[in-house]
Amino acid sequence: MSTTRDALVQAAARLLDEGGVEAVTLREVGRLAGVSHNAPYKHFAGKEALLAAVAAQELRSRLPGLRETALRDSPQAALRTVLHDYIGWALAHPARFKLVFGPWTIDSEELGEAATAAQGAFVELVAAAQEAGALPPGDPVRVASLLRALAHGAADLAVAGHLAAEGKGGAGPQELVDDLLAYLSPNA
Amino acid sequence: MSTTRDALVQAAARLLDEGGVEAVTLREVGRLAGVSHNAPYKHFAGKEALLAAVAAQELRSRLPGLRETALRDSPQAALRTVLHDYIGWALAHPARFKLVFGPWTIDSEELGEAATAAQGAFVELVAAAQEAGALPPGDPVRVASLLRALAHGAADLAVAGHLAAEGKGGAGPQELVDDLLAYLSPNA
DNA sequence: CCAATGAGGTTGACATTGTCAACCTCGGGG
DNA sequence: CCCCGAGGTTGACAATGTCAACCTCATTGG
Repeated sequence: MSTTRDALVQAAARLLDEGGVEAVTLREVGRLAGVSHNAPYKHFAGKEALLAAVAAQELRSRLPGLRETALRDSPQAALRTVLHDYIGWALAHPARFKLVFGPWTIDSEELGEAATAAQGAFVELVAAAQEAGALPPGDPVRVASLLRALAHGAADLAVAGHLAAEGKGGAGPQELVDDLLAYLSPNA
Repeated sequence: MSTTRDALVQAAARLLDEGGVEAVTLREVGRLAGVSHNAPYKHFAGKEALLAAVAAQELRSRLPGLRETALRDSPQAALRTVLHDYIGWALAHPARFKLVFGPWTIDSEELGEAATAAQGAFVELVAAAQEAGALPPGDPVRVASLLRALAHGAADLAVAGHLAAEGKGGAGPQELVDDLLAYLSPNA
């Protein structure tokens, strides 16, 4: 039912990609969706609710890829791929990335659920990698938080342009992930 | 000279603290500064330039504390304190934190310089900690990036509410920093 | 000495935007 | 069969970013 709602979300996502979050205007969303301004209010409480729906959809859309990657390779290879994909996602779609972690004064049911699902899948992958001896032991939630925080921070700094400022270089976000995995590997 | 400019920046910072970036409106800034709307245009190219000035000031204001901490203690203790302070700053002033790493379509001279200065001081501290044997050897810029990325990611996730979602817990942002420092410590 | 000139400020106007209210419509259930 | 609510529309309003035109001195070059 109500394909209009989906059309609105899609239109908002498109505007988001093209011009950043500031380009997402309720009226333009309406125009793109072929309805008129104020139609969005029949499906969302306001602008922020629409953006939350976009963020939730984005997060949900990434979950299958995560699950699939986790099954395809060995746990340690999968872990590395997942973290690299996270950064690749942020670099390829900075606006979506920023939006997902944006300033929500509202907390959307939808968004929370999507985030929890992704988090859970990642923790399982980390636990598997621990099992395989590719990561140190300990509470998998905590180790997962560490890895995720690094990937997230590297991605955010890179998107914001605060990483590669040094002239010499070699410290791209993906390399930082590899560095951490190397430091954590109980082989040395 | 031109104390008006400073008054504008200060007013903007206050509005930022009180109501987030969306509460910073050029007209209200003018009102708070005791001038009328459009006065800001005599000092800044536009809203974004004003926000960039606020961000630059915020970044600059944190530099002395960083330098002082770096001298007060042993390198490893100083390093830990600096990273904890970074997270404490983000949690205490989320709006300022978000602003500094916000979506700058303009790049402000001011902001870039402040960021470079802070980065440089931190790299020196990391190098000192390496010298003291508290961190593994290697390009200090790269190791510094790793530490900074983790602290930044932990702080950003915490601010966005994507960290403590797990019911059990124990994985606060500051603990993640301690975890990483422990993993990196060449003692085990 | 004095005119001009530009920095800093003001008022007025304008388009855009988020949001509210009132109205329309029509398809399905009492 | 009637009604009523979901989904849609138009119209209005205040707030906001920005532009343009005007004002006002202090400074400074002639």
